[in-house]
Amino acid sequence: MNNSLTLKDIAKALNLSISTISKSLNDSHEISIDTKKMVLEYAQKQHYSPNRLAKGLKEGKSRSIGVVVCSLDNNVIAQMLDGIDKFSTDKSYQIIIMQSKESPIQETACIELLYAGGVDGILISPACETVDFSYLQSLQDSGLPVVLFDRLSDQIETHKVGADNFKGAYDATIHLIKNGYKNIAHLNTNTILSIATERVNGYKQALADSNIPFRPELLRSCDYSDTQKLNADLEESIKYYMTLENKPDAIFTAADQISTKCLVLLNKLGFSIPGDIALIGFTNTDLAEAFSPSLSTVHQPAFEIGQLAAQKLISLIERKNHAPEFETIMLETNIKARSSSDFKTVN
Amino acid sequence: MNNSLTLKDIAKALNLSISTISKSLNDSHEISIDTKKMVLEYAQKQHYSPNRLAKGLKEGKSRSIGVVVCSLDNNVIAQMLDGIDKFSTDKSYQIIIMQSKESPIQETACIELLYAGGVDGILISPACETVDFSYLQSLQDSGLPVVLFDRLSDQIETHKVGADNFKGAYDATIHLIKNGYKNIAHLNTNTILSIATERVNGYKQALADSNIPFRPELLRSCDYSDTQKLNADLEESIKYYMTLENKPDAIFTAADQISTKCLVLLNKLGFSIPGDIALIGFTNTDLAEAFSPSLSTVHQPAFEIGQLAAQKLISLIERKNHAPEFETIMLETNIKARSSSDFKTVN
DNA sequence: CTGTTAGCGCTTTCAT
DNA sequence: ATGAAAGCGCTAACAG
Repeated sequence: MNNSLTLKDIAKALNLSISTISKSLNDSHEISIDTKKMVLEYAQKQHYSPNRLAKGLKEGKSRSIGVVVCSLDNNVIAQMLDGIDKFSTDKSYQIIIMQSKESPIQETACIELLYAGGVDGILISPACETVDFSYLQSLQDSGLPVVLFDRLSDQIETHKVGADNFKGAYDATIHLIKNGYKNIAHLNTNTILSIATERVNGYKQALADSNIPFRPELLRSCDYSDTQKLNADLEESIKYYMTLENKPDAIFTAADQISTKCLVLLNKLGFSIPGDIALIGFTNTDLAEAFSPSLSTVHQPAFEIGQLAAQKLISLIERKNHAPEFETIMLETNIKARSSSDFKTVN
Repeated sequence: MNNSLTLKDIAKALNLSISTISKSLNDSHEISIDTKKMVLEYAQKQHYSPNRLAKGLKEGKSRSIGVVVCSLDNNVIAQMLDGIDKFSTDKSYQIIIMQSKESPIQETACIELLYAGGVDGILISPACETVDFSYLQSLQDSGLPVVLFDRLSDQIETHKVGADNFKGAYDATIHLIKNGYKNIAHLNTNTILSIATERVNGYKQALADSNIPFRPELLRSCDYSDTQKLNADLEESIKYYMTLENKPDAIFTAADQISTKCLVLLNKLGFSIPGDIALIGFTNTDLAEAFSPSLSTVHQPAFEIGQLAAQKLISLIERKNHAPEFETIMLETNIKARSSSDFKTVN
């Protein structure tokens, strides 16, 4: 620790008691204006700042919140963290970020560490393979506020903030259909989290509403927990698609990594986009327009999701509402149509 | 705060004194094996975890380190944070990340907050316009370890860890020259930080070593503190370059945002890359290969920089070396040649 | 080997 | 209006 000046020091310097100093700095009514002024001035001049640990210990809270994400090195996540940071900082909460690296085990370790570290609440976007929320639930039951963001789950009851994945997937699929594509493949992740099923459902619904039969062989999922496996699964899937007798004319990808990697792979394998196959996918990178070809995307309001999640958590911590009625908030996504899904040219 | 079970609780339950419990849990030699075992077992069963705040208060340290960066939403930074996180977590330090958003004022606010929050040390990559390091220096003088990473400065004496920007720039320029380009423009940022001048110097040296005269009009800088301004400056610079009678046949860009935006802009303005003009730039995004055309880059060992910076800071905190001899470590960059700087075709 | 005690910096009764 | 004292959970010097 670094900090030097304490209440005691000020008290000594001003020939007052510690409690008088404390009360003055907290603007208590039982201190005379003159004394307050004097103390405040001295404190400012000496750059006094209260010891956070002592205050936290005394008050039983740390004014810090723990954030658990799969990875820092990820566009969408970074933008969400930005939002979380903005709101938390405004409310004078510090955020402590930890990474699960898509490992449920490491995720639990993060949560334990944060809990032991005395955070006032936890904000979490679970690893894609997390299935067991009982530990988190038990923490919540014992009084620790928890809010899910980005990747939601039905396995725990609390505030949840994410994108409207069903609608995003629906819109993306409809976009492809409107642009003349009828054989639409869908590449998703191998997670049980609702984020994946919602996107699949949006995709299916769009097909149904357009009277296009759903072809199970066009729906595939890739192992998202490991880059190696993801690359392998992706390549296998694309090759599989392109060797079908009735092969797809478009792919809708449901995850950041998959979308961008898919474009790279299609290029590498020599397929022309959108000539041989069109592409649209979830991802938030603003580099999508620099791609070859520029990539059509489903864009999530990531910053807003982060902000809102932080707001929900802090309201829970400060118990603005005494009987918390949990809500699930889903923010609208946004289709950014670019060249990779241009109108189908008849051939 | 959340945590419930305390030493007192355990002491009561086991009919021992608080200090016996404390010593047992700290594996003190002055406690009998039996007692230790009993205490440990009980503690584990009850999921005891020490109160971090109390411990920190008592020991005068928080086992947390503050990290100040310009932004979370940035490839290179995210990778560095990843490295910092890895090392810190391994050493049981928590990291508290704050963003300056390229504002020196906000940066100072972050530092103050971290200091007041009782971090054991600060890791900082300064905002590009930061010129005054006196506050940071005063904190360091008063005993708070500080380590600079990524963007270094001569204005403060401490450990510094970054990329070898001179060499990176030199290599990039030589790469262009070897591929047949002779009129090489250089786009940099408007910062005083050494990161910019080193890159300029590397560029100039490469020209000199290749007997190519340096043309001042080909060296320009853009305001990096604001996206609007950056875009404007960038567009102006490119247009300026392309209207010169003796216009450049290649551009070397010295910053992440500039490199990718430059590619987008050149495409938008209708210039062919590398036909009309070649391009190579600093950036770490692995999406560079998906660009149109794939972008040649100078890649920084960002993860390693983060790790090493964290290591240096923690060694300072734990005073492994009593008389700290400050060092500046510069890690090698890596040229990734792609299509945007392919061999010049004679025309 | 175990227990008592003081104190880290702060807030908060409860006196004065 | 000000101050004394207790206590948040923990460690460590000192007693026993």
